[in-house]
Amino acid sequence: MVPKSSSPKRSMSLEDIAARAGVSRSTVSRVINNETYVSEHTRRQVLAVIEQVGYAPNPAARALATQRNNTIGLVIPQVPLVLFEDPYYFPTLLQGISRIANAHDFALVLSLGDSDMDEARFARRIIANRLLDGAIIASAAPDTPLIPRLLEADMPFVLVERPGQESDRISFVTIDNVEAASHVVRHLIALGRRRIGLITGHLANTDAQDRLKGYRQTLDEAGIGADNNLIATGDFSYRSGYDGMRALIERRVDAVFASNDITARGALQALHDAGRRVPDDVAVIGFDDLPTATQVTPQLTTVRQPIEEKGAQAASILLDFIEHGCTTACRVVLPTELVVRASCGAASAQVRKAS
Amino acid sequence: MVPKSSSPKRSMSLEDIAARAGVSRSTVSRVINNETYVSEHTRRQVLAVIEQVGYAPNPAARALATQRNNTIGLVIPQVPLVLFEDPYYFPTLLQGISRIANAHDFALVLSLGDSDMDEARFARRIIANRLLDGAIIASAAPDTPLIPRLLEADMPFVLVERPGQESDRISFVTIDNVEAASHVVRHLIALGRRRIGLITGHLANTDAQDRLKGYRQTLDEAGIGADNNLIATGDFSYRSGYDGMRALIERRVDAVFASNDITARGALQALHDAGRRVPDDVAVIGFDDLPTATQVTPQLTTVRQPIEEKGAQAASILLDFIEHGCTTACRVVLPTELVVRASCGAASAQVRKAS
DNA sequence: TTAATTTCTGAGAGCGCTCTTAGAGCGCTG
DNA sequence: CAGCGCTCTAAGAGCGCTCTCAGAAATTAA
Repeated sequence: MVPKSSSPKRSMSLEDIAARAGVSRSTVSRVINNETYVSEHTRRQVLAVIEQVGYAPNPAARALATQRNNTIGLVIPQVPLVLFEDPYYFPTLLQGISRIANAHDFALVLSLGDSDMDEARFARRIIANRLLDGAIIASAAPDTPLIPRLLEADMPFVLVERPGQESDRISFVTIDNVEAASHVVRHLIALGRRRIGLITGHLANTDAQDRLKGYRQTLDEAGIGADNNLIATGDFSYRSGYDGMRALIERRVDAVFASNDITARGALQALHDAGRRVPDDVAVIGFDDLPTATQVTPQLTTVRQPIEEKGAQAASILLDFIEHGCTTACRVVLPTELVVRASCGAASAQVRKAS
Repeated sequence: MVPKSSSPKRSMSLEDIAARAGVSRSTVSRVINNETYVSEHTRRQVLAVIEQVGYAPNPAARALATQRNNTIGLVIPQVPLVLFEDPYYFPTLLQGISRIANAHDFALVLSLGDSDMDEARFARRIIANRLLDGAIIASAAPDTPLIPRLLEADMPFVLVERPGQESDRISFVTIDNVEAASHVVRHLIALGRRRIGLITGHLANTDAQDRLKGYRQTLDEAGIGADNNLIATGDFSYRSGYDGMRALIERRVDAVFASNDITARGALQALHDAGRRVPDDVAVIGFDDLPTATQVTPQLTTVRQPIEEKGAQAASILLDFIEHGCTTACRVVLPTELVVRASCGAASAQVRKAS
């Protein structure tokens, strides 16, 4: 694009509108901010001028006067984790956040951690640069310096996963990963599986930790007992699913719970390459219900989590804090759903039991 | 989080720093903006105070005074297209943009088109709200009202795909989709394939149009001739790959070029379900070189495009426009690379020829 | 030594808004 | 008809910066 450099097009100010409408700056301001005590006649007149010249208030001036930018940030200290291991997660979350931000006329700024920048500097930058009225934090390591700093700076924020340390000053929206994982395991047990393996997610992540916890608890409670040999440490990646599954095949598992769908895809591939049948030899269940879950053979049984809703809720809470001040931390736990497809063998379960 | 509502922590201003350093506001400003004509002694002193109190200038005040926000936007009028059909594309692009924006101390604002909002309103909003110094446009329909409006408003912008209408006022960075597609087809021809099908991308997208064009041209030039019966219209989705491939199987293709890797995955599945062997019966080539390309069987031959680089270049150009003004539109065409793996049958080509 | 130049610093206006304050106009009440 | 409250409007200060301008101090030139 090539703006004509000659363009002296200085955009309209409140003053200009006021002059054209024959009123004062204050009155125009009142109209724009939809305040009371403006006569209907004046209001119409001013609105007509605004409409006609296509005026919109200067956000910088407004921010300076109000000490608010009408801006929230999505802050991702560790980019690779959330951006790439679960490719649909991020765009979906973003869409939820964006929807709410748009509705409130807030701009959404994206702050991605940079490999050139340590997290402390990153945090300092986010806060010192008072561009953001609040932040949604995704994929923060439990010990990230960001959170204490945000607290210290009194900057409103909401996490989209369970925080590492409990605190009544940290708001978050999450799902019940423990229960969801438990559901998966109970489902597999009900289908007659006994040697149930787990491929964990990145254990710096509380979601991954909780899924592990739910898995353990449930096996213990069922009297089967969690067996560390059946737990392969992964990191939410395809590769870790593949490698983890290869290890678990050696351990003769008859089922595996993969901590996300990407990992599950890796596991499926490993099983395929090893000549194992799914679900007959090994049942597989994933997590997330990505579009790809239905694009593999057999189709993947998985846990659906409301990601868009997660983003939307986080944004709503944050905006509420910003607009109304907040008195108490807010925790939201969204429901999940086990989506039963072919890979867990629910369809062929009767057959198994009979044999 | 719960900010203590009691906190009257009014953050530092230039004036405060000036007072503490025993100099004037102007001098502090000069130090911060790294201007000349400040004595080394004063500079040190001021910097010490700034460091000590952790001061950072208020971006709103600065924006008001300079008429610049130090902010660029990534604008995506049609979210689903770029966000979901190619899950890795968007995060990768974003990372490239973010890297450059960070380096220049520009904030990155994300403007996603909203289903509740028609594109004209969306465009008006972007421009009227002068929050952005410039924009990177992704996944804009060729006839989007956004572009004429940006031109009209003299707002710097860069597209990350070839614009619909050529204009010497539109800057963009792209890849040579025509040539890349041509390369794919030539490769298949060289491998002895003759009935080469195409599953197109979303044809509202210029990338998709250009890949179609390259496909057509090359077949014509090779004397084989493009056959409309071998062209299935798709939309970059897995589904359209699956359905397109089913149609093309009927047409007895011996190779297929899928307009992206997602589509290619759908095609592979359709071939698998139909009992066709890849590459023996049908060779498959995709586009993008997503991580998933190596996660399918057989591994996918595909065209690699430098997506991160695309984002980085677009951001660099845009920032150059913003910081130095721009005199002439800038077009960048980045190179692509054909990544040969198993799905095109290059390995087994000798065998084919012999038989 | 004085004039001219260069280096450094501070004062002050202004960016475009919001918000407080004060005052004008109006219909009521007593 | 004085007094009150209500609705409406304008004036003006101030948000925290930048930038121009002018003047002081230091340096060089004449």
